[in-house]
Amino acid sequence: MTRPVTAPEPRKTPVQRRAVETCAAIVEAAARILEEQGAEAVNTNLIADRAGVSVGTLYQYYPDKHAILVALIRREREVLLAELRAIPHGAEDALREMIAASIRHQFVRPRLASALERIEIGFALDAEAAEMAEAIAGMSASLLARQFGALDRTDLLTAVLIARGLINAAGEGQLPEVGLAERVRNAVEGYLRALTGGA
Amino acid sequence: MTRPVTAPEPRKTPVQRRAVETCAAIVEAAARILEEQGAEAVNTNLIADRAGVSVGTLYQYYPDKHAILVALIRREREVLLAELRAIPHGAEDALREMIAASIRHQFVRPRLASALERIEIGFALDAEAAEMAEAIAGMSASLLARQFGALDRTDLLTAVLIARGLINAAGEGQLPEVGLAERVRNAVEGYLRALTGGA
DNA sequence: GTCTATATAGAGATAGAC
DNA sequence: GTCTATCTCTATATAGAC
Repeated sequence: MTRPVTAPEPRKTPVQRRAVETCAAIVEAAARILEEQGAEAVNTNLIADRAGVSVGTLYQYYPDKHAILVALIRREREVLLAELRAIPHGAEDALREMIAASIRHQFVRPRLASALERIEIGFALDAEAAEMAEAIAGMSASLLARQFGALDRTDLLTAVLIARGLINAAGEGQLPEVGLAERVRNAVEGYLRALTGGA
Repeated sequence: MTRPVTAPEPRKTPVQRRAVETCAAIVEAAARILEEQGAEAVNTNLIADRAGVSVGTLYQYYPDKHAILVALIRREREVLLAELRAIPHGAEDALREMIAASIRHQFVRPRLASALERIEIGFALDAEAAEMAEAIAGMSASLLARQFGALDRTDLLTAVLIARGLINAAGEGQLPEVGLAERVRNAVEGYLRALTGGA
């Protein structure tokens, strides 16, 4: 199920500006293929082509396809994580802001977000990417905890899963984007209130 | 993204008992590979091998790999649909039974259920399979409607998505199976109550 | 440092023997 | 009706030229 762990880092850590751009172009090409044609269409030849480089060059920077996708996952997570970190931790309505940030992130490139979500499952992430996933979940949970008081770990996780599930479904067109934030909020608050016996 | 629509029916509709068994063996082999090695490992040579037939024979009954997976999806859906249909439509606590049936179904072969869920997305189903998906969603929604009164279509769908999402997450080991039914129930009821202004 | 060309391997699918 | 052998295609990854 899980693939052998290869070093997913760029082979050369690109220091020169030109090289950094090349790496970025490669990752972005992968992103575009993913959102335009789906996961099955992603292959190294096509990535190189769309990135405007040759396969040879691509393999100078990434040891294999997997590494490129991990880099992409990391790139996307970084954005969301930064947005979540920007939410004042003691904010009055942190939940609302958290939901808003997640929705915003999802809808910038909904097909990409959905595709990555699916890809990630059963995918060996490198240490750094895994850490970021952890950070995002932990951040969400701690924001929730602050607003709703001491809650069981699993209950917090459940709330996060509910939110993520609905936002993702919306990103895939299963739910309307209109009213989504309120819908998610209702779902999360509804669950947490049901827990604390809100008959 | 979506693949060209091929006829996913068995080439020969198998009438003889032996042929029916062969078809079943092929589909079951695909199921096992899926749960043991993941979607990427599924290929027709391996399926044939595990089914104890040759590729040639496999292609006698299915036009391509896609058709086998659709048959598998159909096989699994049929089971769930039958269970949902067995719930007395005016039952006192239809929601509880619906959740129980879904959880039971998920945990018979959790890895398989998860893998299929992921596969289905962006997968061209044949008419019959699509109908069954529709039937399952419709059935769930109508059971909910009966218990919670007239609700917006989208709200019903949201409730179904919440339930499915949590059950799936549990199937993937993200949530404990213990207490899952109550957790799902809380989530669904919490959302629906939040809607109707449960402060 | 980037390209072209290609070796290698694996998967899908078929032909033709039995 | 089933098998073996194989054709073809596509993808990964590398070698070697420039």
